Amino acid sequence: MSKYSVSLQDMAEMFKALSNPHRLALFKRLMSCCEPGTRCRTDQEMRCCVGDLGQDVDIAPSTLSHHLKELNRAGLVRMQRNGKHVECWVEPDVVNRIGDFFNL
Amino acid sequence: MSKYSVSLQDMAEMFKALSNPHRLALFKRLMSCCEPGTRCRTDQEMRCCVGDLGQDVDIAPSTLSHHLKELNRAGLVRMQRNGKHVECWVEPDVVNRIGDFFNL
DNA sequence: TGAATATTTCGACATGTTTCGAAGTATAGA
DNA sequence: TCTATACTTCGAAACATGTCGAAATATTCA
Repeated sequence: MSKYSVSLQDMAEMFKALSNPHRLALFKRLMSCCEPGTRCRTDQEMRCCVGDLGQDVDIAPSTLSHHLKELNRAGLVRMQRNGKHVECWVEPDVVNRIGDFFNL
Repeated sequence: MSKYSVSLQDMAEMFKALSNPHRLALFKRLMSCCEPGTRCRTDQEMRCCVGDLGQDVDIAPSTLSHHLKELNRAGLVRMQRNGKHVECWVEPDVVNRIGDFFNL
């Protein structure tokens, strides 16, 4: 029945990543950079570079980098270098996995 | 559109509470002590006392108490003394609020 | 190759978390 | 009122996290 099976440990890691207000804001921003209802596509134009994300949160670049790394390690955010920039995005499946945990 | 509006700070508090594997296990147990699909009712028999919850996690009673307090402070778990026992339960709205955050 | 831009790594410090045992509080029942 | 049960509070130790600035790396373009 469970399409997305994630261990309790992995879920705890995800929630830890989302437990910091700065990281949660970053994740929310990445989650909502798409059409409402459709959820984030992985298309090029739907991605967001690290610098852009830094505009919204008032933290040092090194701290921003650290937080994105944590979101990435938890499996919540994917990252890929494109030239001078590093693009970040949220895979729709990640949100589904969380929904699955709550039986939503 | 948003039935359950919670601040980013409050959401971060909830995720912090769920970021610890022991607390996540406790929450999951309380979330699933009901019919699948229907989600937890607040009826007496659907509640669970602190001692019962301690059977599943291998931690000292004082640690268990601390974790339940954290879940309660985050607004995830409700607690009420009933005689010698303290009953714990998850309000269905709490799960809806989290689902709302993820647009689920 | 050298400069400019974008991002990461490192080291350090302050603060927060997890955990326990011991002692304290609350309740029910003999 | 005394005792047993159920749970909480307190204090302390070990460990983890958030934050920054400085230095390092990666990439593009002149």
